[in-house]
Amino acid sequence: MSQYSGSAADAPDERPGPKTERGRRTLRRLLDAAGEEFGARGYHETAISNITQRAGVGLGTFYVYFKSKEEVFRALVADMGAHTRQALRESIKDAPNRLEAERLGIRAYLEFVRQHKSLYRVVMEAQFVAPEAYRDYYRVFSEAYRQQLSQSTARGEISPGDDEVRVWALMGASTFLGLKYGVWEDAANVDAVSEAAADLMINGLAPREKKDGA
Amino acid sequence: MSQYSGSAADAPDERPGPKTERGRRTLRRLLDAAGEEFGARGYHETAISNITQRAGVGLGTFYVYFKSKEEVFRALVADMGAHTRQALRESIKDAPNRLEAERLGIRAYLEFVRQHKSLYRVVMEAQFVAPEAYRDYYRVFSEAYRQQLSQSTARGEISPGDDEVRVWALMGASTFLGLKYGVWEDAANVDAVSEAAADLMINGLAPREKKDGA
Amino acid sequence: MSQYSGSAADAPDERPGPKTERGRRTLRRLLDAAGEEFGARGYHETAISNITQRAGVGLGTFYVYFKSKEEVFRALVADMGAHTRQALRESIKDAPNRLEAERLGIRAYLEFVRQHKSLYRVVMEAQFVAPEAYRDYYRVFSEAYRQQLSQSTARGEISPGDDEVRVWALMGASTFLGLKYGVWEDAANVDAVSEAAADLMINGLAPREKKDGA
Amino acid sequence: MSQYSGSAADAPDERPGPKTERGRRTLRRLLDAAGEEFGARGYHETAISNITQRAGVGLGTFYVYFKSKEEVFRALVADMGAHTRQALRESIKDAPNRLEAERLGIRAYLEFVRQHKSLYRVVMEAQFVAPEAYRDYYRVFSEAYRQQLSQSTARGEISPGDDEVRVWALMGASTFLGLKYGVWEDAANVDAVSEAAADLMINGLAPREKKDGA
DNA sequence: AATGAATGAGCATTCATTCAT
DNA sequence: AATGAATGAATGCTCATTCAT
Repeated sequence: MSQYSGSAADAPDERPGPKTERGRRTLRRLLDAAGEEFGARGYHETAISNITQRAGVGLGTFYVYFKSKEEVFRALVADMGAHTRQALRESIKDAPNRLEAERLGIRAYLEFVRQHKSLYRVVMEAQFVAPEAYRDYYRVFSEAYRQQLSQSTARGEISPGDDEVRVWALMGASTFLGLKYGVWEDAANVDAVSEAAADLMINGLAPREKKDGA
Repeated sequence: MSQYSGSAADAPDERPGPKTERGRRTLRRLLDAAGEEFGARGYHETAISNITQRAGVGLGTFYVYFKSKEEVFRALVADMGAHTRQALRESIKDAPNRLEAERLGIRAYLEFVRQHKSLYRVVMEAQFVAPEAYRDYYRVFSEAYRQQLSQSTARGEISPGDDEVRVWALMGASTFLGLKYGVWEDAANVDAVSEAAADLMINGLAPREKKDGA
Repeated sequence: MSQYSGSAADAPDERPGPKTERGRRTLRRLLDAAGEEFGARGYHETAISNITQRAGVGLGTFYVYFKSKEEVFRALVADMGAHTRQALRESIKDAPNRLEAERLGIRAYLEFVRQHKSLYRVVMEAQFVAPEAYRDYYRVFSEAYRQQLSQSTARGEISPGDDEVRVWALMGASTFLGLKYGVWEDAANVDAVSEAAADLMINGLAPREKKDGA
Repeated sequence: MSQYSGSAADAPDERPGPKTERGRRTLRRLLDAAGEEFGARGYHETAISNITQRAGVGLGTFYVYFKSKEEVFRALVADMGAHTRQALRESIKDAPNRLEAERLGIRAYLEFVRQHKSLYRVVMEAQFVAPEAYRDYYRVFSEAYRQQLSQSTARGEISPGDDEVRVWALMGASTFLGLKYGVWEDAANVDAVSEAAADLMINGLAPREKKDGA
């Protein structure tokens, strides 16, 4: 569940990491506890002692694994980024074309947000707590996204356009939908929402000619 | 520049408000200073004394006008909401149709954000400092937006779709573009960006038939 | 209701006092409001603005009549002293002898406390807010009391003893009974309580010979 | 010197208490310092920093041991209550009868007050700072006292009467004597004072028949 | 590796008092 | 006489971080 646990990390990890199994377990518990506390109460309302208590370890133990409060926070954001990308990559890997990939992507994204509400909140708060981490999150994301868009454009799968702008617009749309239907409302109808969203992203608002179908 | 100054307020104001001209001036200075400080340093990094010093008044004076730190913050968010809506309303009032309105709207929005970077930051941080204020901001916004969309749909100006979802997707897109091109980058090319964005929103990603023009 | 209004003042009043009728009314309202607020919330929990609001005057007006918060407080205590003495003097003026005077006195005292709960609290708090005022209150009181006791002793109406000590013991007893049965419990049975108290003060705890009556 | 140190506590203590010896020492120092500061300057004039400085610990340390300023205060009052009761219990444990117990009790009380001036002030101020603690102090006290009186009455050692009223009258007398001769004047003649007081309590003011001695 | 006692910088908030009008 | 805007000193309390054990 964390880059420290090694599963889905993209970025290199400077810290040597715990040597013993006990240490690894403590680290994981701290990370999980931090995610839950930050997600539930927000960064500033969360005290280190909240985290250590939830993790069931002594206060001082926190500083054995992290240099500061901000550090766990950043670790969490980076971790979340890696997982999000991973989830999206998987979701679209069988898509026959870009438009279909968009459809699958937005759907997978909403699903993912719903399943990681807490951490999602953490990512959004990063904007104010660790701005670089936030920008990194979206920068890495947007770069991959953009590349896909460019390739698709080249292939003629999508209309030409300013991919940088489009990527950010699309990320914004997904983010807000994730916020509203994933975090705030926990909508049961993820399918309908993602369908409507995909339709907008793919076809736009403009009225369509009725002659030859959608 | 504030609902206290009466210009663009939508919501009624409970506070009786200063009776003297001097009082009104002090209030305005505090509000402006608060907006600048919160915008520049963020809510938690801003001390009340930062605000009062910038406003050039004594520390205690702050509490003559506001009950708490959060209260100014909320006032600022509400104020920003009123102004944003006002600006958008004006920007599209001469639009011949909805698609054109979208084009004008996104453009005006980016422009507005660029001119109110500080307060824009405040709005975004509201998500974590005063969540209700944040939700209110977008709720009020989305309701008006949705109504317009529905009317346009009825008139056949835009394709039918789930307007609630579309509204949030569009707000998200604008918000992110505002963040990237208004706050982070301060792009000189607002025109190009809004053109590209409007194109996406209007026509979507799908490739278009070349025969009869875009 | 106050020495400022001239009724029962023992001590000379340095302040010239308001010249106009309007001024006298304002002063009285402030004094009454102060007594009620101090009595109800205690000195430290009472803000000058509480007093002026209750009095229905502007904040600044307070300082037209009093030099400081402590000053009103002291005025209230002195006032209460004068009234208490006055009430007790009246209550025993027809007593045929000292023992009867004690009986009447304790009864009148309890009655008085019940009717001036608020101001009674003020007197007790004076111990910590204006110690000299408190000591004065009891000093003046004890001097008069002691004199009466001495005269009675000389007349053989009461047994000889250390009058200073007896006076303070008796004042303490009355004070506690006033606190418990006047302030805390607002007993309906003032009669029974004062009878029992008087009995203790007059006859003591020692068992009495049954042969010739009480 | 404190319920925390376990010596004379009547009431159970919710706080887990320090685990280490160092912790116990720090707690004791804080409690002692608080007693001295509150006693000398009064609750409202005492800042937490006064206490920690006197205790020789950092400001934050205070909050490791107490949740608030009021909490130490209450702990002090409860502590004082336990000690007072303890002292009185001891003082009368060899009394042959109630009247003698009263004599010994008032004497021990004055002595005790003289030796704990500071804490005695704290108790009295509790009336305004922590009213429940104050009432508890006297409630617990009065219950034990009353029981003794009732038993003595049953045994015919004292005259019958309303014990509730008598208990409060006697506590009041002692309290005032403690205030005057223990706190204010620090009388050297504790013996004479307590003798005179005991005489009043036992025999009352009424003149006595000369025939068979006092 | 784990801990919890200790610390002090930092900050929001209160409120008595002043004073120009 | 009356007012209310302005002030800033004062203080309780929080919490990230350190460190001896």
